[in-house]
Amino acid sequence: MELRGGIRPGGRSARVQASVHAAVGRLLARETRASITIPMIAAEAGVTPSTIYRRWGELQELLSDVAVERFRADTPPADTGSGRGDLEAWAEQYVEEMGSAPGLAMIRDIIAAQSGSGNATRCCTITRAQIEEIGARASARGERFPDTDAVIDGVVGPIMYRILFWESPDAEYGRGLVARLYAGEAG
Amino acid sequence: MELRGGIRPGGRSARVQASVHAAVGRLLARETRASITIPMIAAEAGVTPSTIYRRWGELQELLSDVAVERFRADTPPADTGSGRGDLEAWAEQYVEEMGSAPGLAMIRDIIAAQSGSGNATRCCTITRAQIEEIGARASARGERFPDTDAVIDGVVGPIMYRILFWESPDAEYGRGLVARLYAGEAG
DNA sequence: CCTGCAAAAGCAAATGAATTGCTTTTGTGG
DNA sequence: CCACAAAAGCAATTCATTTGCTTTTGCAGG
Repeated sequence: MELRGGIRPGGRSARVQASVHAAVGRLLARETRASITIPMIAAEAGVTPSTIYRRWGELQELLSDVAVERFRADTPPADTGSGRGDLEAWAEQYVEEMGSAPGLAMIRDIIAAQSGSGNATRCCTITRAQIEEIGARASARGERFPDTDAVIDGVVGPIMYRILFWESPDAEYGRGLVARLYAGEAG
Repeated sequence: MELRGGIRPGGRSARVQASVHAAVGRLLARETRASITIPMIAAEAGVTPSTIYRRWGELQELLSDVAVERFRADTPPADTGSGRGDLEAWAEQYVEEMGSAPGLAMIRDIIAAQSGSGNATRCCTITRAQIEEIGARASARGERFPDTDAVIDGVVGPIMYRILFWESPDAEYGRGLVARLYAGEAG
Protein backbone atom coordinates (compact mmCIF):
# COMPACT_ATOMS: atom_id res chain seq x y z
CA MET A 1 0.00 0.00 0.00
CA GLU A 2 2.17 2.86 -1.09
CA LEU A 3 -0.74 4.64 -2.65
CA ARG A 4 -2.28 5.75 0.61
CA GLY A 5 -0.88 9.23 0.23
CA GLY A 6 -2.22 9.58 -3.30
CA ILE A 7 -5.91 9.13 -2.57
CA ARG A 8 -8.02 12.18 -3.21
CA PRO A 9 -10.76 12.60 -0.65
CA GLY A 10 -14.18 12.02 -2.16
CA GLY A 11 -12.81 10.22 -5.21
CA ARG A 12 -13.74 6.72 -6.17
CA SER A 13 -10.62 5.32 -4.48
CA ALA A 14 -11.62 6.86 -1.20
CA ARG A 15 -15.15 5.50 -1.44
CA VAL A 16 -13.94 1.98 -2.17
CA GLN A 17 -11.42 2.15 0.64
CA ALA A 18 -14.08 3.34 3.05
CA SER A 19 -16.57 0.66 2.11
CA VAL A 20 -13.92 -2.05 2.28
CA HIS A 21 -12.72 -0.89 5.69
CA ALA A 22 -16.29 -0.75 6.91
CA ALA A 23 -16.94 -4.22 5.56
CA VAL A 24 -13.93 -5.55 7.43
CA GLY A 25 -15.19 -3.93 10.59
CA ARG A 26 -18.57 -5.57 10.26
CA LEU A 27 -17.05 -8.94 9.48
CA LEU A 28 -14.64 -8.76 12.41
CA ALA A 29 -17.65 -8.34 14.67
CA ARG A 30 -19.54 -11.20 13.09
CA GLU A 31 -16.96 -13.84 12.10
CA THR A 32 -13.88 -15.53 13.47
CA ARG A 33 -10.67 -13.73 12.54
CA ALA A 34 -9.38 -16.88 10.83
CA SER A 35 -12.51 -17.41 8.77
CA ILE A 36 -12.42 -14.03 7.05
CA THR A 37 -11.32 -14.15 3.43
CA ILE A 38 -10.85 -11.54 0.76
CA PRO A 39 -13.78 -12.76 -1.36
CA MET A 40 -15.92 -12.51 1.76
CA ILE A 41 -14.87 -8.92 2.38
CA ALA A 42 -15.38 -8.08 -1.27
CA ALA A 43 -18.94 -9.42 -1.18
CA GLU A 44 -19.68 -7.52 2.03
CA ALA A 45 -18.25 -4.31 0.59
CA GLY A 46 -19.90 -4.72 -2.80
CA VAL A 47 -16.69 -4.71 -4.81
CA THR A 48 -14.91 -7.43 -6.76
CA PRO A 49 -12.16 -9.42 -5.07
CA SER A 50 -9.60 -8.36 -7.63
CA THR A 51 -9.97 -4.77 -6.56
CA ILE A 52 -8.93 -5.70 -3.05
CA TYR A 53 -6.12 -7.93 -4.24
CA ARG A 54 -4.76 -5.15 -6.39
CA ARG A 55 -4.94 -2.48 -3.73
CA TRP A 56 -3.85 -4.39 -0.67
CA GLY A 57 -2.13 -7.45 -2.07
CA GLU A 58 -2.93 -9.67 0.85
CA LEU A 59 -5.46 -9.99 3.62
CA GLN A 60 -2.93 -9.24 6.32
CA GLU A 61 -2.17 -5.85 4.82
CA LEU A 62 -5.80 -4.87 4.75
CA LEU A 63 -6.42 -6.07 8.28
CA SER A 64 -3.38 -4.16 9.41
CA ASP A 65 -4.72 -0.97 7.84
CA VAL A 66 -8.08 -1.40 9.49
CA ALA A 67 -6.42 -2.13 12.82
CA VAL A 68 -4.45 1.13 12.86
CA GLU A 69 -7.65 3.00 12.25
CA ARG A 70 -9.14 1.40 15.35
CA PHE A 71 -5.95 2.12 17.23
CA ARG A 72 -6.30 5.78 16.35
CA ALA A 73 -9.94 5.96 17.43
CA ASP A 74 -9.04 6.15 21.12
CA THR A 75 -10.49 8.86 23.29
CA PRO A 76 -8.11 11.67 24.28
CA PRO A 77 -6.31 11.20 27.63
CA ALA A 78 -8.43 12.19 30.63
CA ASP A 79 -7.49 15.26 32.67
CA THR A 80 -7.17 14.25 36.31
CA GLY A 81 -5.52 17.42 37.54
CA SER A 82 -1.88 16.28 37.57
CA GLY A 83 0.53 14.94 34.99
CA ARG A 84 1.23 11.89 37.06
CA GLY A 85 -2.47 11.20 37.56
CA ASP A 86 -3.10 11.62 33.85
CA LEU A 87 -0.29 9.24 33.02
CA GLU A 88 -1.53 6.67 35.49
CA ALA A 89 -5.04 6.86 34.10
CA TRP A 90 -3.73 6.68 30.59
CA ALA A 91 -1.51 3.67 31.36
CA GLU A 92 -4.43 1.87 32.97
CA GLN A 93 -6.58 2.40 29.95
CA TYR A 94 -3.78 1.42 27.62
CA VAL A 95 -3.25 -1.84 29.48
CA GLU A 96 -6.93 -2.56 29.40
CA GLU A 97 -7.50 -1.80 25.74
CA MET A 98 -4.38 -3.35 24.31
CA GLY A 99 -4.46 -6.32 26.62
CA SER A 100 -8.04 -7.27 25.81
CA ALA A 101 -8.68 -10.00 23.26
CA PRO A 102 -9.75 -7.59 20.50
CA GLY A 103 -6.88 -5.25 21.34
CA LEU A 104 -4.36 -8.04 21.14
CA ALA A 105 -5.81 -9.24 17.85
CA MET A 106 -5.52 -5.70 16.53
CA ILE A 107 -1.88 -5.42 17.52
CA ARG A 108 -1.12 -8.82 16.05
CA ASP A 109 -2.64 -7.74 12.77
CA ILE A 110 -0.60 -4.57 12.74
CA ILE A 111 2.67 -6.33 13.44
CA ALA A 112 2.01 -9.31 11.22
CA ALA A 113 1.65 -7.33 8.01
CA GLN A 114 4.57 -8.47 5.91
CA SER A 115 5.46 -5.34 4.05
CA GLY A 116 5.50 -3.51 7.36
CA SER A 117 3.62 -0.70 5.69
CA GLY A 118 4.57 1.62 8.49
CA ASN A 119 1.44 0.78 10.40
CA ALA A 120 3.33 -0.15 13.54
CA THR A 121 5.26 3.10 13.35
CA ARG A 122 1.98 4.92 12.94
CA CYS A 123 0.74 3.38 16.19
CA CYS A 124 3.83 4.53 18.01
CA THR A 125 3.37 8.04 16.65
CA ILE A 126 -0.21 8.08 17.89
CA THR A 127 0.88 6.85 21.31
CA ARG A 128 3.62 9.47 21.49
CA ALA A 129 1.16 12.19 20.59
CA GLN A 130 -1.09 11.16 23.48
CA ILE A 131 1.82 11.18 25.91
CA GLU A 132 2.88 14.56 24.63
CA GLU A 133 -0.60 15.89 25.13
CA ILE A 134 -0.44 14.86 28.77
CA GLY A 135 3.05 16.32 29.03
CA ALA A 136 1.97 19.63 27.51
CA ARG A 137 -0.86 19.93 30.01
CA ALA A 138 1.56 19.15 32.82
CA SER A 139 4.01 21.79 31.61
CA ALA A 140 1.20 24.32 31.36
CA ARG A 141 0.55 23.68 35.04
CA GLY A 142 4.22 24.19 35.79
CA GLU A 143 4.87 20.52 36.65
CA ARG A 144 7.95 18.52 35.70
CA PHE A 145 6.99 15.72 33.34
CA PRO A 146 9.21 12.95 31.99
CA ASP A 147 10.47 12.99 28.46
CA THR A 148 8.29 11.17 25.91
CA ASP A 149 11.10 8.71 25.24
CA ALA A 150 11.33 7.95 28.94
CA VAL A 151 7.60 7.23 29.07
CA ILE A 152 7.83 5.01 26.02
CA ASP A 153 10.75 3.06 27.53
CA GLY A 154 9.42 3.01 31.06
CA VAL A 155 5.73 2.44 30.55
CA VAL A 156 4.62 1.65 27.00
CA GLY A 157 7.40 -0.77 26.05
CA PRO A 158 7.07 -2.98 29.14
CA ILE A 159 3.28 -3.08 28.83
CA MET A 160 3.42 -4.10 25.21
CA TYR A 161 6.06 -6.72 25.88
CA ARG A 162 3.98 -8.33 28.60
CA ILE A 163 0.92 -8.34 26.39
CA LEU A 164 2.68 -9.86 23.41
CA PHE A 165 5.09 -12.25 25.08
CA TRP A 166 3.59 -13.18 28.39
CA GLU A 167 0.05 -12.47 29.52
CA SER A 168 -1.98 -9.32 29.66
CA PRO A 169 -1.13 -7.45 32.84
CA ASP A 170 -3.67 -5.70 35.05
CA ALA A 171 -4.19 -1.98 35.67
CA GLU A 172 -2.06 -2.17 38.82
CA TYR A 173 0.92 -3.11 36.69
CA GLY A 174 0.53 0.06 34.65
CA ARG A 175 0.41 2.22 37.77
CA GLY A 176 3.51 0.47 39.10
CA LEU A 177 5.45 1.33 35.96
CA VAL A 178 4.47 4.96 36.23
CA ALA A 179 5.53 4.96 39.88
CA ARG A 180 8.92 3.51 39.00
CA LEU A 181 9.32 6.02 36.22
CA TYR A 182 8.68 8.92 38.59
CA ALA A 183 10.98 7.40 41.21
CA GLY A 184 13.76 7.19 38.65
CA GLU A 185 13.20 10.71 37.32
CA ALA A 186 13.22 12.22 40.77
CA GLY A 187 16.55 10.67 41.76
CA MET B 1 -0.34 -27.62 17.35
CA GLU B 2 -1.36 -29.06 20.64
CA LEU B 3 0.37 -32.29 19.92
CA ARG B 4 3.87 -31.02 20.47
CA GLY B 5 4.08 -32.58 23.87
CA GLY B 6 3.01 -35.98 22.62
CA ILE B 7 5.79 -36.61 20.15
CA ARG B 8 8.06 -39.47 21.00
CA PRO B 9 11.66 -38.83 20.10
CA GLY B 10 12.80 -41.00 17.22
CA GLY B 11 9.28 -41.87 16.08
CA ARG B 12 7.91 -41.10 12.68
CA SER B 13 6.32 -37.90 13.92
CA ALA B 14 9.62 -36.61 15.13
CA ARG B 15 11.33 -37.43 11.85
CA VAL B 16 8.67 -35.66 9.82
CA GLN B 17 8.77 -32.67 12.11
CA ALA B 18 12.53 -32.48 11.84
CA SER B 19 12.60 -32.73 8.08
CA VAL B 20 9.83 -30.16 7.71
CA HIS B 21 11.56 -27.74 10.05
CA ALA B 22 14.80 -28.24 8.19
CA ALA B 23 13.05 -27.69 4.88
CA VAL B 24 11.62 -24.42 6.13
CA GLY B 25 15.08 -23.36 7.25
CA ARG B 26 16.53 -24.06 3.83
CA LEU B 27 13.67 -22.29 2.07
CA LEU B 28 13.93 -19.23 4.31
CA ALA B 29 17.54 -18.90 3.23
CA ARG B 30 16.72 -19.32 -0.42
CA GLU B 31 13.31 -17.71 -1.01
CA THR B 32 11.38 -14.60 -0.12
CA ARG B 33 9.33 -15.01 3.05
CA ALA B 34 6.16 -14.16 1.11
CA SER B 35 6.82 -16.65 -1.67
CA ILE B 36 7.02 -19.69 0.59
CA THR B 37 3.98 -21.96 0.44
CA ILE B 38 3.08 -25.19 2.16
CA PRO B 39 3.26 -27.27 -1.03
CA MET B 40 6.74 -25.85 -1.55
CA ILE B 41 7.81 -26.85 1.95
CA ALA B 42 6.25 -30.28 1.50
CA ALA B 43 8.19 -30.85 -1.69
CA GLU B 44 11.43 -29.70 -0.06
CA ALA B 45 10.84 -31.93 2.95
CA GLY B 46 9.71 -34.93 0.92
CA VAL B 47 6.29 -35.24 2.51
CA THR B 48 2.81 -34.61 1.18
CA PRO B 49 1.21 -31.22 1.75
CA SER B 50 -1.72 -32.71 3.60
CA THR B 51 0.60 -33.94 6.31
CA ILE B 52 1.71 -30.40 6.98
CA TYR B 53 -1.83 -29.04 6.81
CA ARG B 54 -2.99 -31.58 9.32
CA ARG B 55 -0.17 -31.03 11.75
CA TRP B 56 0.21 -27.27 11.62
CA GLY B 57 -3.02 -26.08 10.09
CA GLU B 58 -1.55 -23.02 8.48
CA LEU B 59 1.74 -21.73 7.24
CA GLN B 60 1.99 -19.09 9.93
CA GLU B 61 1.87 -21.71 12.66
CA LEU B 62 4.69 -23.69 11.12
CA LEU B 63 6.83 -20.63 10.57
CA SER B 64 6.18 -19.61 14.14
CA ASP B 65 7.36 -22.99 15.40
CA VAL B 66 10.51 -22.80 13.33
CA ALA B 67 11.15 -19.27 14.52
CA VAL B 68 11.10 -20.20 18.21
CA GLU B 69 13.63 -22.87 17.50
CA ARG B 70 15.95 -20.26 16.05
CA PHE B 71 15.21 -17.99 18.97
CA ARG B 72 16.32 -20.73 21.31
CA ALA B 73 19.55 -21.41 19.43
CA ASP B 74 21.28 -18.38 20.93
CA THR B 75 24.66 -18.75 22.56
CA PRO B 76 24.72 -18.57 26.37
CA PRO B 77 25.36 -15.11 27.85
CA ALA B 78 29.05 -14.16 27.94
CA ASP B 79 30.83 -13.88 31.26
CA THR B 80 32.50 -10.48 31.50
CA GLY B 81 33.33 -10.59 35.18
CA SER B 82 30.42 -8.57 36.57
CA GLY B 83 26.65 -8.85 36.49
CA ARG B 84 26.27 -5.41 35.05
CA GLY B 85 28.86 -6.09 32.36
CA ASP B 86 27.18 -9.37 31.50
CA LEU B 87 23.83 -7.67 31.26
CA GLU B 88 25.21 -4.91 29.06
CA ALA B 89 26.83 -7.41 26.75
CA TRP B 90 23.68 -9.47 26.67
CA ALA B 91 21.49 -6.43 25.93
CA GLU B 92 23.79 -5.38 23.10
CA GLN B 93 23.61 -8.78 21.55
CA TYR B 94 19.86 -8.95 22.02
CA VAL B 95 19.40 -5.60 20.28
CA GLU B 96 21.60 -6.70 17.46
CA GLU B 97 20.02 -10.08 16.89
CA MET B 98 16.39 -9.14 17.33
CA GLY B 99 16.72 -5.86 15.52
CA SER B 100 18.32 -7.36 12.42
CA ALA B 101 16.13 -8.08 9.42
CA PRO B 102 16.09 -11.86 9.99
CA GLY B 103 15.53 -11.34 13.71
CA LEU B 104 12.61 -9.05 13.11
CA ALA B 105 11.10 -11.47 10.59
CA MET B 106 11.46 -14.23 13.18
CA ILE B 107 9.68 -12.22 15.86
CA ARG B 108 6.94 -11.25 13.44
CA ASP B 109 6.38 -14.90 12.60
CA ILE B 110 6.19 -15.79 16.26
CA ILE B 111 3.69 -13.08 17.11
CA ALA B 112 1.63 -13.44 13.96
CA ALA B 113 0.66 -17.05 14.57
CA GLN B 114 -3.08 -16.90 15.06
CA SER B 115 -3.64 -19.60 17.59
CA GLY B 116 -0.92 -18.05 19.72
CA SER B 117 0.41 -21.52 20.30
CA GLY B 118 2.39 -20.28 23.23
CA ASN B 119 5.41 -19.61 21.08
CA ALA B 120 5.68 -16.00 22.21
CA THR B 121 5.50 -17.12 25.82
CA ARG B 122 8.18 -19.66 25.06
CA CYS B 123 10.46 -16.88 23.84
CA CYS B 124 9.90 -14.93 27.02
CA THR B 125 10.73 -17.98 29.09
CA ILE B 126 13.97 -18.44 27.18
CA THR B 127 14.86 -14.80 27.66
CA ARG B 128 14.10 -14.99 31.37
CA ALA B 129 16.29 -18.06 31.71
CA GLN B 130 19.20 -16.19 30.16
CA ILE B 131 18.72 -13.25 32.50
CA GLU B 132 18.51 -15.60 35.44
CA GLU B 133 21.72 -17.27 34.38
CA ILE B 134 23.46 -13.90 34.48
CA GLY B 135 21.79 -13.14 37.82
CA ALA B 136 22.86 -16.45 39.31
CA ARG B 137 26.47 -15.82 38.34
CA ALA B 138 26.24 -12.35 39.86
CA SER B 139 24.82 -13.72 43.09
CA ALA B 140 27.57 -16.33 43.20
CA ARG B 141 30.04 -13.45 43.11
CA GLY B 142 28.17 -11.76 45.93
CA GLU B 143 26.87 -8.92 43.75
CA ARG B 144 23.42 -7.41 43.92
CA PHE B 145 21.53 -8.06 40.73
CA PRO B 146 18.11 -6.76 39.72
CA ASP B 147 15.07 -8.96 39.76
CA THR B 148 14.30 -10.75 36.51
CA ASP B 149 11.02 -8.87 36.23
CA ALA B 150 12.85 -5.59 36.60
CA VAL B 151 15.21 -6.54 33.77
CA ILE B 152 12.30 -7.58 31.58
CA ASP B 153 10.50 -4.29 32.22
CA GLY B 154 13.56 -2.09 32.13
CA VAL B 155 15.58 -3.62 29.31
CA VAL B 156 13.82 -6.30 27.28
CA GLY B 157 10.40 -4.63 26.94
CA PRO B 158 11.69 -1.29 25.74
CA ILE B 159 14.05 -2.92 23.25
CA MET B 160 11.31 -5.07 21.80
CA TYR B 161 8.92 -2.17 21.59
CA ARG B 162 11.42 -0.06 19.66
CA ILE B 163 12.15 -2.89 17.29
CA LEU B 164 8.51 -3.67 16.59
CA PHE B 165 6.98 -0.20 16.63
CA TRP B 166 9.68 2.22 15.70
CA GLU B 167 13.06 1.32 14.32
CA SER B 168 15.77 -1.03 15.44
CA PRO B 169 17.87 0.73 18.08
CA ASP B 170 21.65 0.48 18.31
CA ALA B 171 23.82 -1.22 20.92
CA GLU B 172 24.25 2.07 22.79
CA TYR B 173 20.52 2.11 23.45
CA GLY B 174 20.73 -1.26 25.16
CA ARG B 175 23.58 -0.09 27.40
CA GLY B 176 21.61 3.03 28.28
CA LEU B 177 18.67 0.95 29.46
CA VAL B 178 20.92 -1.14 31.66
CA ALA B 179 22.44 2.03 33.10
CA ARG B 180 19.01 3.45 33.89
CA LEU B 181 17.98 0.15 35.45
CA TYR B 182 21.00 0.16 37.76
CA ALA B 183 20.47 3.84 38.59
CA GLY B 184 16.89 3.10 39.60
CA GLU B 185 17.80 -0.01 41.63
CA ALA B 186 20.48 1.85 43.54
CA GLY B 187 18.16 4.70 44.61
C1' DC C 1 -20.19 21.91 -21.34
C1' DC C 2 -17.88 18.41 -24.03
C1' DT C 3 -13.98 15.30 -24.90
C1' DG C 4 -9.78 12.72 -24.08
C1' DC C 5 -6.85 10.48 -20.93
C1' DA C 6 -5.14 7.93 -17.08
C1' DA C 7 -6.27 5.50 -13.09
C1' DA C 8 -9.01 2.34 -10.91
C1' DA C 9 -12.75 -1.12 -10.94
C1' DG C 10 -15.21 -5.05 -13.02
C1' DC C 11 -15.26 -9.46 -15.33
C1' DA C 12 -13.93 -14.10 -16.23
C1' DA C 13 -10.73 -17.63 -17.21
C1' DA C 14 -6.87 -20.23 -15.51
C1' DT C 15 -3.80 -21.35 -11.85
C1' DG C 16 -2.61 -23.37 -7.78
C1' DA C 17 -3.31 -23.66 -2.68
C1' DA C 18 -6.32 -25.63 1.02
C1' DT C 19 -9.43 -29.23 2.43
C1' DT C 20 -11.08 -33.84 3.05
C1' DG C 21 -12.50 -38.87 2.71
C1' DC C 22 -10.28 -42.96 2.15
C1' DT C 23 -6.21 -46.07 1.97
C1' DT C 24 -1.69 -47.40 3.36
C1' DT C 25 2.18 -47.37 6.34
C1' DT C 26 4.46 -47.33 10.75
C1' DG C 27 5.68 -48.22 15.34
C1' DT C 28 4.29 -49.62 19.96
C1' DG C 29 2.07 -52.67 23.37
C1' DG C 30 0.06 -56.99 24.12
C1' DC D 1 4.49 -62.04 15.97
C1' DC D 2 0.10 -59.75 15.73
C1' DA D 3 -3.33 -56.19 16.35
C1' DC D 4 -4.41 -51.58 16.85
C1' DA D 5 -4.13 -46.69 16.80
C1' DA D 6 -1.86 -42.81 15.05
C1' DA D 7 0.12 -40.56 11.44
C1' DA D 8 1.27 -40.23 6.45
C1' DG D 9 0.08 -40.73 1.54
C1' DC D 10 -3.08 -40.20 -2.25
C1' DA D 11 -6.43 -37.97 -5.09
C1' DA D 12 -10.50 -35.54 -6.01
C1' DT D 13 -12.81 -31.29 -4.84
C1' DT D 14 -13.35 -26.72 -3.39
C1' DC D 15 -12.07 -22.20 -3.14
C1' DA D 16 -8.72 -18.39 -2.98
C1' DT D 17 -5.50 -15.93 -5.92
C1' DT D 18 -3.74 -14.13 -10.09
C1' DT D 19 -4.04 -11.97 -14.51
C1' DG D 20 -5.32 -10.12 -19.24
C1' DC D 21 -8.73 -7.51 -21.05
C1' DT D 22 -12.81 -4.41 -20.92
C1' DT D 23 -15.49 -0.86 -18.79
C1' DT D 24 -16.23 2.93 -15.80
C1' DT D 25 -14.95 7.07 -13.47
C1' DG D 26 -13.41 11.58 -12.58
C1' DC D 27 -10.29 15.17 -13.56
C1' DA D 28 -8.06 18.55 -17.04
C1' DG D 29 -7.88 21.16 -21.18
C1' DG D 30 -10.21 22.96 -24.88
